[in-house]
Amino acid sequence: MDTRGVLTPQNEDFPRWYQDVLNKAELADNGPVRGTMVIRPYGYALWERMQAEVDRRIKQAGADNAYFPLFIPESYLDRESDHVEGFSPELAVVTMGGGRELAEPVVVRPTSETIINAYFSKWVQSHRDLPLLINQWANVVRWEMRPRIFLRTTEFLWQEGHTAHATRQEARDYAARILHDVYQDFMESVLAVPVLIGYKTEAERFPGAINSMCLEAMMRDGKALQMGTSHELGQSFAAMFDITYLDADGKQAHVWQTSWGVSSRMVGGLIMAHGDDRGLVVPPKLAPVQAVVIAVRDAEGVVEACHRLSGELAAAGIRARVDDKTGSGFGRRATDWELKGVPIRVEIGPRDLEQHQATLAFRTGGEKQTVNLSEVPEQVEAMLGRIQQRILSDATAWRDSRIADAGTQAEVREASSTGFARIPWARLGPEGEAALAEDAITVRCLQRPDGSLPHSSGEPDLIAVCGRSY
RNA sequence: CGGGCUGUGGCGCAGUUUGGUCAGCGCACCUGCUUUGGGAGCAGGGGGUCGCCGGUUCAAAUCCGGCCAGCCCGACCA
Repeated sequence: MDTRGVLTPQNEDFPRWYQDVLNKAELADNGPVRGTMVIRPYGYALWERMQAEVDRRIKQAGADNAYFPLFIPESYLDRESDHVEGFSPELAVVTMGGGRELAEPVVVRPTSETIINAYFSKWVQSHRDLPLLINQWANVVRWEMRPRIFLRTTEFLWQEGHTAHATRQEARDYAARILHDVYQDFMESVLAVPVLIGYKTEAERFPGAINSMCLEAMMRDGKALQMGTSHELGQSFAAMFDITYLDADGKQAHVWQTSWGVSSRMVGGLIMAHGDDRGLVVPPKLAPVQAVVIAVRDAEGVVEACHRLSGELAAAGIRARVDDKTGSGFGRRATDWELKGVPIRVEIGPRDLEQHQATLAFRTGGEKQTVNLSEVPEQVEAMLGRIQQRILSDATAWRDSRIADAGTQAEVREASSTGFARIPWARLGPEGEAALAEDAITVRCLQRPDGSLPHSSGEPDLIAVCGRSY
């Protein structure tokens, strides 16, 4: 009656474990069209929490939400050559509408640079209109060859920010600000996923960008997952879509732009960064349910006590929920909540009630402990804070133990079998990068030796962080 | 699109070599009773034109032909 066998162990078959978690924690199903997914209520609740936290930070960074159409004229994509080259193979194109062939096919957006910039050109006239800071939450479609739920699906959910600035410096600074203040802060303080930040190499750059910054996380199998990107687009879209303004000296100038996004892929990252053989581990700050109050058995007063306590937890600002489905055995329900990664279970049975106490059980670390009923809210609150910290520090220590310094390509290959390798970019170079690519090892990012974000990807003495990726 | 593999109740599979005795197992689901402090037990029950089309045969999940779909590895990717 232990929980072995509920999930395929990670070290036995990691992809299978991932699939098991998706099913058993009721996160998502495959959709009927290849590469699509049905996000189930609990999986969607995780996404909604991510959205709320990211959205708040985006607004603090000064960007406003707007919404642009799903359909884009095919000709828009053609305007930027790198961009069209990058996305053409994975476009979904609509040629019929209303039962008739369309005069011009429309594409389902794979990203919205083109249509948003078409409108930026109308909205930007003067330097007083700058900076223009727009974000949208949307679904996008990229016809992927090998889909995987949350990590790479044909349709996915994301936010995409698009901005226009007067100078290159201002655009670069804003892209970096989003990277740090929105994405890195969210991932580390809410998701408790430590990220490596840096620039993409030219080979890995976003189609149409002059520079791509990124955040890379390590999954429990040692592989990398790109959690988010922030791009400097330069002036190419401004030129193609004629986004010009009159500067203070009365001269026409093109704007400098950025775009940046994080997606429902982060749900997959969350699963694979923290999950263990008992299921998902959700850090308290993200958790849709931070504490579940479980009625152990339907004995006198137990269910009532659970609802009362849940109300007190909610009043203390804790996202709490009651499990009074005593028709199912206790073990079954405890395991189900564990699979869903709920940080704290507050168990109340007749024995507890007799003693005016509850039993606290923790998803990660620590023994069960009994707490006087009146002290449960403050205890839970304090523990949630500690759990949040420990999940991040554990993940960081674990990741760092799997990053090795390398001096040769052979050493990079060696280290990439279990984690990441760090090698001076000057030593590896684009030729070494291409050679590693044949073994599915890529440069995840270029960063300064101390791990900080360089001012550009051309800075000397950069370190290339290499690994296998999703 | 290249290479390998697989299609049998919701999920995972056995059965195909040697055609008949084959519509079967585990989990899940439904009903009842007993249970409930770490995935409960017993009893009963519902659900599948065996991917599709055609052929061979007295007889096809099983043999033959064609088609379709999916999975894994590669190129692509938030």
